[in-house]
Amino acid sequence: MAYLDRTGDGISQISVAPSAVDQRPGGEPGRGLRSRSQRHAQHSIIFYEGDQADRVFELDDGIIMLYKLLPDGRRQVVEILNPGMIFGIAAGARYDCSAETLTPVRVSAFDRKEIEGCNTLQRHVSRCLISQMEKMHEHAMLLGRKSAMERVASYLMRMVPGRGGEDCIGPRDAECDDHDLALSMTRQEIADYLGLTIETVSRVISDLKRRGVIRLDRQDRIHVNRVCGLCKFTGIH
Amino acid sequence: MAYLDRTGDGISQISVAPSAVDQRPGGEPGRGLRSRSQRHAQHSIIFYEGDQADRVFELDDGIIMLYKLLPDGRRQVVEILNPGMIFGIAAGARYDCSAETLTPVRVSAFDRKEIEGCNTLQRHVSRCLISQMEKMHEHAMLLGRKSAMERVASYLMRMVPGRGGEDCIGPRDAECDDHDLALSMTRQEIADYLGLTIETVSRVISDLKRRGVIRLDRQDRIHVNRVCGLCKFTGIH
DNA sequence: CGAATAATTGAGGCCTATCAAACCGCGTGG
DNA sequence: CCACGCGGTTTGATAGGCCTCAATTATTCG
Repeated sequence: MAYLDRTGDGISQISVAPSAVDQRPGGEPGRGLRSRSQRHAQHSIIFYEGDQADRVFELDDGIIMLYKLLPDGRRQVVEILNPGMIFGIAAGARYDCSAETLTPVRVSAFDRKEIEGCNTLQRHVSRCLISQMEKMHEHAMLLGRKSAMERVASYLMRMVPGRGGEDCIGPRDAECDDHDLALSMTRQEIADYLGLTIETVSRVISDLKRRGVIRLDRQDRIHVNRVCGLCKFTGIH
Repeated sequence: MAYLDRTGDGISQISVAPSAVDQRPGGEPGRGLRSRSQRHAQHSIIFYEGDQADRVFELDDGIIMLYKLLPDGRRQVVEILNPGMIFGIAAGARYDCSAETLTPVRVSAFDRKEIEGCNTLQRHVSRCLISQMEKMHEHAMLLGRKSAMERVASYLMRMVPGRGGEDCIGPRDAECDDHDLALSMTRQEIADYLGLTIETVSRVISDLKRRGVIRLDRQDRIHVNRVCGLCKFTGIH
């Protein structure tokens, strides 16, 4: 678990510089605000924990993870962000975590000062933060109280749209309750998100495979044979 | 760990009804908004997970914990709130966690709809959420990656003002680096906050006592003999 | 003072981490 | 075409940290 090399690989460093930057006066949520649209390659770092937090980002397309590091290299992925979410908002002068792309992404970068002066955007930020806060609560429950099996099952269920929540009404088709999903995270990243080791994540996935709940088409493509069967393992029921 | 009885004890039920309610037209953060000032006794529940989320609260005085339950009774305390913090803001129609007082408290209750229409308050909500989100990130790191000893040490350090953070400059007096703190949480509550069991929390505290890092004046009053010595155990250094 | 509640301590077991090795997919180049 | 190497994944053996269950001690409060 050596994630300490901030300058180790050239690839990340290159992709830190956004590949496409165009000033644009408008935009959907930041109407009337200048925002720079940026593109970043997969596995590139947008900012590091401790960097000067002078910009706020909105994820337009792709997936991003936020993570924190301990001095000895232990890593915790604190958030997985989907399009529409805001990130890079800091309470103090510096970012409290690093942001790394899991896929190629498009983001809109806003000037921090401008955001603070815009009511429209403030409201948007609030809405995002509230939703993200609830996800964090859910994740704290996962990290603090769930078993390895429950964590992995919860993680997979998160990627089945409209299922596993409060309002889940079960499979719409009693016979066919399957779903196909793309992970877009390595085992190590999943482990660091779920507070486990890579070996444990792998073992749990193998176990689910053995039980016939899932099938692996590729390492990063999982086919859930029975969504309800998977949901049974989340600890929610 | 049976926390499932929502109607079990009469005491909580009685104290759900605030003991003092006064309509007031003004207030500090909610200028121009009606807010009800409420008082709640220690160990009373302000709202339950799943309740209709039609009100937003600001903690004026005292300490409150937010927690979530799993169907089998497992509990995770997701936040500990100090005065000035906002709580009860939901993304959907219902609260995602329960709010229980750890001490006698004073809170201001706002109508949810009113908050959404007020820019001043929106900004205040944003600021609070950002700060709370950073705390959640820190807590996710604790829950996912820290040992029992590191969790308890981090928990205790959190209550030593101005120490243990990025900007900690060490003890101001080289000789005398002690601090006195009040827990205001039972061992069970601490355990549910740190993702541990009550026995483990107790054992770690005994261990710190044996090492001479802390001293227990009472069960809920801890005297830290050497703050820097305690900080060594947090995993941050 | 004694009952009730909370905290501590002990013994044992389980779940997950750790260490190590084998495996797999995939691009490279002989 | 296939050996080769590389990164990521899987599997195995073992150990250890924390949980569980149980008993004891301390604290609170009528």
